[in-house]
Amino acid sequence: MANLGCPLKGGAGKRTGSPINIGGLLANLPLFQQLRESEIVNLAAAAREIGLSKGQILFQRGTLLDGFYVVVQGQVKLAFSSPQGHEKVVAIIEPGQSFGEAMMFLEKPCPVFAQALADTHLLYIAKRGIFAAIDHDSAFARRMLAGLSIRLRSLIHDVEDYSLHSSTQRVIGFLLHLAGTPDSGSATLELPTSKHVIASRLNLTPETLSRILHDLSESELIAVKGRHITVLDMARLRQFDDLLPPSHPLCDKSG
Amino acid sequence: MANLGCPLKGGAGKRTGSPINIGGLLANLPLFQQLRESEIVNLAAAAREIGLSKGQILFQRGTLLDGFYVVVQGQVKLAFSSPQGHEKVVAIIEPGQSFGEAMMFLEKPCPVFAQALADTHLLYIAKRGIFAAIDHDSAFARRMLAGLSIRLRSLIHDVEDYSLHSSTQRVIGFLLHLAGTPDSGSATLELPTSKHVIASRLNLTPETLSRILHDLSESELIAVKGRHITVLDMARLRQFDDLLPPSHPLCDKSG
DNA sequence: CGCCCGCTTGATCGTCATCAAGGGCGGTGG
DNA sequence: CCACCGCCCTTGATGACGATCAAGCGGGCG
Repeated sequence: MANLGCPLKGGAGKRTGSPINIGGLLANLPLFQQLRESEIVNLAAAAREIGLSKGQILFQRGTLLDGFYVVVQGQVKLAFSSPQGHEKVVAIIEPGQSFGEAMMFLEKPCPVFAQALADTHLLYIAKRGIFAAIDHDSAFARRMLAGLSIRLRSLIHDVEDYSLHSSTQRVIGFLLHLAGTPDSGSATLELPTSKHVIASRLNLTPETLSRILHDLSESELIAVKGRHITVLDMARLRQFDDLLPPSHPLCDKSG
Repeated sequence: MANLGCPLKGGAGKRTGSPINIGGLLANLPLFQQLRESEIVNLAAAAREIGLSKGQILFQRGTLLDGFYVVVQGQVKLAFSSPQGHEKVVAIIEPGQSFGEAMMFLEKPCPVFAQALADTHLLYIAKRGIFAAIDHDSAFARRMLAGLSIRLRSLIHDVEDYSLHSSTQRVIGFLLHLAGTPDSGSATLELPTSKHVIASRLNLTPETLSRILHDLSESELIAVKGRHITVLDMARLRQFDDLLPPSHPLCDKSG
């Protein structure tokens, strides 16, 4: 994976300024890290740059995707909205992450819409580029399969969360996730976006999230200061989680 | 896809009796329908037959899967269970459908357990067979990707359902799904398994499901007789669904 | 300075789970 | 053929969790 510093100034970027090095960006993404240079070049030829300003919609629900997206900078949310104008955030996509692959392969209308949560810089990679890479390199196909599998697993995790855990448990799980590795002691973290988006991601109203954070503070499990949260004792928070009553004790019995 | 009637009496079946034609079964599955005969033979070599009696556990949560499963006959449920012994059914797998691919590719512990809902007959296909097929045939890789994408879409649909729809709406959606194509008029259907499993699949308690079916009956939208349900008027049921209040109107606003 | 927006706090209400009995149907045995 | 039992499902009464409605607070920015 030698120097891709060459001025691969790819497709039709909408934006002024930096003729960004698409090949270089691609080569750094987890999915593409093991591709040969020539393959990166091909991929770059199928890619283009997209700039989005905060609040801008990338695509609506129902769109047919002929490629997928990688976030380079900024943040994108995927969500669906009910006819009544309410909405539910499914995922918050951070730099280095991608989305839309599944709907690209399926060639079915996308069930969610995508909106920039901040000024954002994306790569769009057309289907043909990916199909070519799959044809050339079966290891790439496997990595793509593994990538989709990861998504699937995380959606299953969400379903488990919504089904089996109370709102407080979901919030704690989210905090522990953001706090990452530290297994004990304290950890400081910053919420990746506004609280009402987080709330929706966790299937809560902003009011409920606020109350839960308040309660956790009162119990001296965390300290909240705006978007900055300190988990005072990772171990204690985890065990508090376990002690909580389950939310939806569905019926038991075997089939 | 000529005669695979040859006695491909595959791997170590646990069961007595019929040396079932694994190649023939594989060739009929959606995923494998376009493979060449020689490829089917290779796949069959990586496959074996598994018999399960009603209630038997196929694998527990946390298992590492080194292959995936195809239901030939019977029914399998995938579910997770909380420490308190409650459980939530994620999927009900019918003949011709497969499961476990994602966890096979990921090589991570499976987040759900699998249990037979009836006496069941499965094929197990080892990872090496699939990897070989991917290496030989990039079209197969694409089909595998499309297969995972379908799963992903249906999980997203579930998340939408749980987040945005009331319990009555979920039940109606389920009934409309089972009823299938008829866009208007009436349709009769049979629940694929016991009501308490259905309830769990829909994230309800059996009591709630019972009450909802009762109410829909009283409104003369459906008629229930044991596992047999008649949708009296597809169009009316659909529109009733639309008129219902949304369940969890989460907050709005854009980011 | 004052407005707007994101967040918090309080009061109330609805949906759905829980707990507790009561039917109905099929199977088994007398 | 009928009696008994178990299992699944239903029905009723109650309660809790979290949504809704409605103010109030604070901080950033024009």
